[in-house]
Amino acid sequence: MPTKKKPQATPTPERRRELLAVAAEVFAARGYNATTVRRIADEAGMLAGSLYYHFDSKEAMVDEILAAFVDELGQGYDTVLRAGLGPRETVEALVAESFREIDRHRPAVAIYQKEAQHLASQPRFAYLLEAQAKFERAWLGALERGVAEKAFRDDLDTALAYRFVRDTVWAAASWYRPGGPHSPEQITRQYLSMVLDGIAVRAAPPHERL
Amino acid sequence: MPTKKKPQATPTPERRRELLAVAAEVFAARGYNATTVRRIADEAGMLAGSLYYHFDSKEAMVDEILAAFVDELGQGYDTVLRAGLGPRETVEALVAESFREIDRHRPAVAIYQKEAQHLASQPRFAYLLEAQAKFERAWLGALERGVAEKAFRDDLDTALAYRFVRDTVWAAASWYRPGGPHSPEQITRQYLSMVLDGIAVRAAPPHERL
Amino acid sequence: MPTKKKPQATPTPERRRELLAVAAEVFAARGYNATTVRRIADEAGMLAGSLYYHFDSKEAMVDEILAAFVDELGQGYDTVLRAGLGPRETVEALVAESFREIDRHRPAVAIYQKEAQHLASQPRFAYLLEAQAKFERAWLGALERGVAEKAFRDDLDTALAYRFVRDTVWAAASWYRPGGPHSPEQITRQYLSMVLDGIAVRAAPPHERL
Amino acid sequence: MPTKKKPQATPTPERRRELLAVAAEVFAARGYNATTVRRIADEAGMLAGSLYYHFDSKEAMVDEILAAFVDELGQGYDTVLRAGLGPRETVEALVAESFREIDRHRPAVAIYQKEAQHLASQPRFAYLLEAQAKFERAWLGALERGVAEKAFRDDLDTALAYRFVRDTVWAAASWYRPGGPHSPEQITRQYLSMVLDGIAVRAAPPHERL
DNA sequence: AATGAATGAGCCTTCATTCAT
DNA sequence: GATGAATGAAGGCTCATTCAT
Repeated sequence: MPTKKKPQATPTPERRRELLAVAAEVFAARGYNATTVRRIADEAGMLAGSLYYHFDSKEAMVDEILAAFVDELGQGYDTVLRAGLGPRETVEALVAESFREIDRHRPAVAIYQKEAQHLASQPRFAYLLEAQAKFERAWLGALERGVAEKAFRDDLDTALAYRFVRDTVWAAASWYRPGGPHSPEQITRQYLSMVLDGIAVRAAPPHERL
Repeated sequence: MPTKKKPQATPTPERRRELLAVAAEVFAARGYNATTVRRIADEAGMLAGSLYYHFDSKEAMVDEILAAFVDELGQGYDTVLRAGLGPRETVEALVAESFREIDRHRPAVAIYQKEAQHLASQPRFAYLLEAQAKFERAWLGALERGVAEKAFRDDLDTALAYRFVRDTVWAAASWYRPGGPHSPEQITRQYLSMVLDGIAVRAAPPHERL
Repeated sequence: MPTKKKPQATPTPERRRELLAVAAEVFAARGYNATTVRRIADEAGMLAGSLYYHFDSKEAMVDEILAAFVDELGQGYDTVLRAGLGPRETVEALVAESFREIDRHRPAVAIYQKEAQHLASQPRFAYLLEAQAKFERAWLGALERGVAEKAFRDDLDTALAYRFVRDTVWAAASWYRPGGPHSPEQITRQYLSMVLDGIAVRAAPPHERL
Repeated sequence: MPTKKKPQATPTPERRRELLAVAAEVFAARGYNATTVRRIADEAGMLAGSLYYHFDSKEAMVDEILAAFVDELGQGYDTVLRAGLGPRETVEALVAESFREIDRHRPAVAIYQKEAQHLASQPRFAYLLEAQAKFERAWLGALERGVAEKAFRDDLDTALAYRFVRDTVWAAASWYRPGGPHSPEQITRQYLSMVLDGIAVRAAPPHERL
């Protein structure tokens, strides 16, 4: 066990991460606007002004939180899309990836869901719009391909279906508690069995699938 | 001091309703906290202070908006539940009622969805908690009865299903535009065909139903 | 004596002017940066926040103060230049006009002299640069014409002379007190007799002039 | 505890002088109040806190800068006054000494001119008042003696003349650039030819003098 | 000598609210 | 019913300063 780290003196990037975690939790719980910088500082055991040694502004904090989430999710989706799966499997993978993200970065997801819309109007958060478009393409593409390839019902309104799926998935960030009664995998399975078996063209009774 | 009966174009309760409509629209668009009393007044063509002739406080405004919505929805659900329908038909009717409510009182619904949680912690808004509990009983009851009566799959996690349904339905208030491409009935039909045919025990291919 | 004015209720533009006068006095005495909004409010008998009913920001206050001064001085100089005077008389008139301005708007002039330079770097105060350039043209033009027309010595470094004159004139705003021992006219006379009789080509002993 | 005599590239008093030079430059450019300790540190290539190893406070820095200037100038003036010159030559020598000081310690002079007034109200800077009084005595003495001895015009308002001279001379610190188009000697000559030939009693045309 | 991190006071500004008219 | 003006409590942020390492 090499003792390279001086005890007590937490290195800079480490501290930032800790503080961001605290901030994310508070933002998620009370909303961005309703969260005071003082509250974050309290929770972190310091004074409000001290936060400004680490971050430029309150805005910079959400920015960093959201950017990290959006990046990671974008990469997750990319990996799914590059896997060359069929439409049904793609949807399954996207759902699984999403719930996994919620499991690991719940506060960030909750913030994203609540605040993205009105933050996106500021130039600084323009990347949120790009991300939203990208996510939409991922889902919509899978749904439309599914219809074309007869994996999904041909009377499916894909635009509407996309919205329903998106809303349900992200809303889960509001009630999901890591270590609670449902694991991400369980949620994924239940969710897919609900949604997919309503979407999928099928011949046999649905509970023989999956 | 002259006649009291000056013929006024807008008698008091009328004006209140107008102002509340304006306020609801602004609250829905920008969020309760982010909405300034001045903004509402601007939109209504008056000065901020003048609003206090009509309402006790900003809080009183959301209160009135939310209470009206919650009352109306509660009555709608009651009507559905008293109709003595089967579980599947009950779910259908609850969904239809919900989307109808969104169609008629979109801003109120949007406010409810975004703000209910954190407002509910204040005593003044305790009725929101009761309402939430009531709505949950309505949905959960229908779902559980459906499982018991074999209308819905027996491996259904009703608690999870309830959350998914609730979230999707209310989230629609964020993107639904009255007079837009989808009528409430269309949305209801599509939504039910998605969700129900995934929930319902069925023997025949799903597109022969509904 | 017509009683159109309701007693007590000072009309809006009046109040602005009063408050600006107070602000100008404080800015001049302590410097723009060192002046707190609270101090201005104190001096005006109100709370800091109340100032924002009348003005957008502290910056907006100096802006209004400086813009008014710069406009008025610009017009004064224009009037002088349009009068078609000889170079010596032009210089005399510019000096007289400047000291008159100091007499009437001493705080504004003092602020201009102390703060113009660093405020001018902000886009909002770009007009200060234009004004400076305009004033320079007025003085430099008169000096150069004076040299060309042999009213001023031909070994005069006009660029240097301009700076000396400008600095002395405006610096007077720092020590001049209206109602003090020197009237603006006295100051003008003394100043001109000092500066001009050093600049002017002359044959007879200088104390026979002016 | 090892040897005290580590050969250091920059011994303490040297480093202080360097840092003070940096500080003076920044104070002169942006004003004392507007200058942050961090800015000085940046310019010096260190962190804000590190400055406190060398100096007690930001105030201590200006103090040291101003005290040095005031001392040096005081000595310069003393030397001039002890030389036993006539009033005109004394004025010439004071001007020359002043511009020389500006050439060598421009930032300090600029700070003195801009900040002395409001700093002087603090006990710590009381010596600035003494210095001002001393400088005034030097100039005023020379001017009055000149009037008495008929070297200067008898209608001269010496109090006013003193202010004009003082203001112009120090204001030069704002625009003078060492190594620029004008040498201190040139400026001195031009300035004296402007001012003196307006002040001096003379019989012959002024451009035959000096 | 210098760094990293934090403090605490104070600043500009916003905003819900009040109230005399 | 509405206006104009003001209040007072925060809120985000800056900055000189401190101190252990």
